[in-house]
Amino acid sequence: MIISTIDDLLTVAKGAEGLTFQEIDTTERLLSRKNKGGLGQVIEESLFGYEVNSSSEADFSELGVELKVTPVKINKSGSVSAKERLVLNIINYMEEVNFSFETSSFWKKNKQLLIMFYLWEAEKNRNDYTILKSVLLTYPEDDLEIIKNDWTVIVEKIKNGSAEDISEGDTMYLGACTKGANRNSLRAQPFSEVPAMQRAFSLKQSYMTTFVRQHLDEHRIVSFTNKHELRSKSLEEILIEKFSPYINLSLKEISQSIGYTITPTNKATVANMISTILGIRGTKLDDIEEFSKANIKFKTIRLEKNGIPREHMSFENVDFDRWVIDSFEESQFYNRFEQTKFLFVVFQFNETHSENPLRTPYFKKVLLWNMPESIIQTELKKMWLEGRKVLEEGVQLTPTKRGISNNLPKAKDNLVTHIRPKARNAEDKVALPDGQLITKQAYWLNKEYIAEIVNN
DNA sequence: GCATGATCATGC
DNA sequence: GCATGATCATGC
Repeated sequence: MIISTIDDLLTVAKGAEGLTFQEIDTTERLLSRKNKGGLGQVIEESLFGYEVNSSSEADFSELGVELKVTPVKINKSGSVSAKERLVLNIINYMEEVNFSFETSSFWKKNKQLLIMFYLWEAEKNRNDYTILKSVLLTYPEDDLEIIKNDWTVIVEKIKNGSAEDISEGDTMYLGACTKGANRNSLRAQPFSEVPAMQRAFSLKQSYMTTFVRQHLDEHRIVSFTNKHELRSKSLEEILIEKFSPYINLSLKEISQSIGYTITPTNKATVANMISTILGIRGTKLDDIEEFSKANIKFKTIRLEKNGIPREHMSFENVDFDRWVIDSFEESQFYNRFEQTKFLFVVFQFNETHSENPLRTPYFKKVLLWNMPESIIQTELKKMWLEGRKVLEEGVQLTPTKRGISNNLPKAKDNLVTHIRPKARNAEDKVALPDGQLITKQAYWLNKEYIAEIVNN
C-alpha cells in the first residue's frame, strides 16, 4: 500500500494489531542477534518497507510523523503501565540553545508520534511479543503548554551553564533522560567547560502510562487546570494559588471553608482535602491528570514550632537483592528520586509536643519538589555506595537492649537520607543477600533535610 | 534530648 | 497479609 496520508499510515499500523514481531518480520533480523531497537526496525523494514535511518527529520517526514514502537506491561493488580519512558531525540546542548520551542529539535521531530504499543512479557522471547495497539499521539493543548514550559526549563539549565545538573525530575511531562551506555557518554555544553551527561528528550514513563491507560483501558482521569490558565502560569504557580486562601488555617477550618466533612480517623483526609481544593472532589489523586502524567506524589509534612519535623520521612521498603545487583542508575533510590516529583503539603504546629500533645497543625504552604541532580549524585549516591559495601561485607546485626541494631547507613552518616526499620514488628523480617534475616527496612529522608527544602 | 529501633493504624 | 503513612519509646 502506498502511504500518502496519516490515515493510510494508521491503517497499516492497525493491520499489525494482534500480530507478533515474528509474524511481521520478513528480514530475519530478529534471528540474527540481539541488537537494541530491533523491534522498531522490524516494523520500519517489514511493515512499512523503508530503510532504517537516524535522521533529525521525522520518520515519515512528508507527513510529519515519527514512528515509535514501545512496550507496555501488565501489573500484578491487572492494570496496564508503560514499561519505560519514551525516548526521543538526543539533545545537542550546543545547538538546542539557539532554538525557540517552535524551531527546537524536539518539536521538529516529535510533533506527531505514531505509537505502536506491544505487550512485554517477562517469560517470553521478544520475537513473540504481541502488538496491542497503534495510536497517533498529538499533544492536547493543555499538555503542550506544560511541555513547552518543560522544554524551556531544560534549555534554561543549558543556558545557565549547568547542563550537568539536568534531571528528569526537573520537568513535568517532557523529560531529559540520560542516554548512553555509561557515565562516560559525556557531551560538551556551550556555557561551561564541564562536560555533561548525554541526555535525550523523553516523554516520562508516567506520561506514557497515563496515555496507555486512556487508550487501552479507557481509564478516566480528571484535570484541575486548562490551557488558558497554563499559558500564563506554571503548574506549580497554579497549585500554590489554589491553596493560598487556606494558609494558617487548621484542617478543621479548611474543611469547614470548603464544605468538606473530615473524619479524623480517615487516613485519606489530606488527600481528600487536596482534591476538593483543586475543585475535583472525590477524585483519587492518582486519577488527577496532571499528577498522573507528571508522576507527582503527595506527602504531608508537619513542622514543629522550630521549623523541623519531629520525624524523618519514610519511603518504601528497601529491596536488598536489588541493592547488590543494580548499578546506581538502576537502583531503587536513584529511580525514585530521579523520576518522582513530590507535592509537599506543609503544616506547622505553634506549640511543642510537650506543651500540648493534642495541638493542632496549621496549613502553611504547598510546594513541588524533586531531588536536585547534584544531591542525587553526591549524598544519595554516597548512601547507596556505603550501604552496598555493608551488604557485600555482610550486615552486622548486634542484639542490644533496644532491639537488634545494624550497621546500614544511619541518619548521622548522611546529610540527606538513611536506612531505618519499618515493619509490623521486630519479627517482620526479610532475607539479606547473604541469607541473614533482618527486620524490614525502609529508606528515609532526614528531617533536617526536609526542613531545608521547605524553608529554603 | 535525640538517635535509632520498634510498632501502630488503615486501606487494599 | 502486606504496604504505607505515621508515630512511639528508651538507652545513651
